[in-house]
Amino acid sequence: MDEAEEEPMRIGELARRAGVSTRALRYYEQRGLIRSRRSANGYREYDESDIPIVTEIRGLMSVGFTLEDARPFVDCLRSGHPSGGSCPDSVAVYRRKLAEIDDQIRDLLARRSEVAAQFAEACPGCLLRRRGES
Amino acid sequence: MDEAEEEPMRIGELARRAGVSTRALRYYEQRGLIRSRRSANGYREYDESDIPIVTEIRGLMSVGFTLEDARPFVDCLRSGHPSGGSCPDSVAVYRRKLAEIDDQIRDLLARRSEVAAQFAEACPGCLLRRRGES
DNA sequence: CTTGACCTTGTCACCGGCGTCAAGCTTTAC
DNA sequence: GTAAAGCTTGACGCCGGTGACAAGGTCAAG
Repeated sequence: MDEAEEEPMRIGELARRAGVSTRALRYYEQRGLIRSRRSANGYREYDESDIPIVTEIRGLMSVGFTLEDARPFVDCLRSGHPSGGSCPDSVAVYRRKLAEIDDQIRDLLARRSEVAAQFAEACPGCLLRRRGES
Repeated sequence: MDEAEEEPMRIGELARRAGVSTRALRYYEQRGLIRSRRSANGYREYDESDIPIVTEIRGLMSVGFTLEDARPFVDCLRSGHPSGGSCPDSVAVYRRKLAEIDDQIRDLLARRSEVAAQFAEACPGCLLRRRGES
């Protein structure tokens, strides 16, 4: 075996490697999503396994999940699963999020037609011949 | 003519009649959307014409407009138009809002499919047979 | 020793539309 | 007289996820 596993990763390196700010990492820790040991001088220390966790969080956030939504996924990863989304709690969140999104889409569609209706009423003719012209 | 137009409406009555809180009315005033005279004791005074203005604001907010969005409509009403939405600036806001909503819907649809894709990848089979059961 | 990069905690700011409490005035009703 | 209801301004809180700044400790290189 090569002996290359001793230098502990600190927050800056984790941030760089995971593509987030150090501020974000401290915030995630404060929210209980990630953990860290502390070295003698008080610096946070991480290991390689924290990278996929942070990556999972960001992947979820990029599609609109909140940090709370991400929590079960993190737990799932930490419990040894290769994928954060394969545990029951994560699946439940997926379903809930899909339902939420569907609700929001329905909301927007409803609002869209309300706005269009208000518009048409307030200004008859304004809404007509928009794209097609002629 | 009957002599019933002397008692000035104060904030509580306007709030009741327009169906909003007094807090909201003060906030709208602070944002410059509504105005008020002051009586000798410092109380705000309104007249009947303020009711449709507040109503317009609420109607717009109920379909997702911000207070800033509502401003041109208020100006339009105050300039004598029976409808707040018939002035050019209001029409522009209508169009912008419709475009915004369309963007948001597109966003949500895209996110929905991303979530579904992540879900399917993380947990193959989870997404299948949902409604139909059998 | 000094510089500079990196780390620490703590705090304010943001955005929108208020709710809510505080402390104090006026006016009305009893 | 006093209590209640209504009014005033001012200020904090909320929600989410940071960015940005302050004031300091740590450590390696020169």
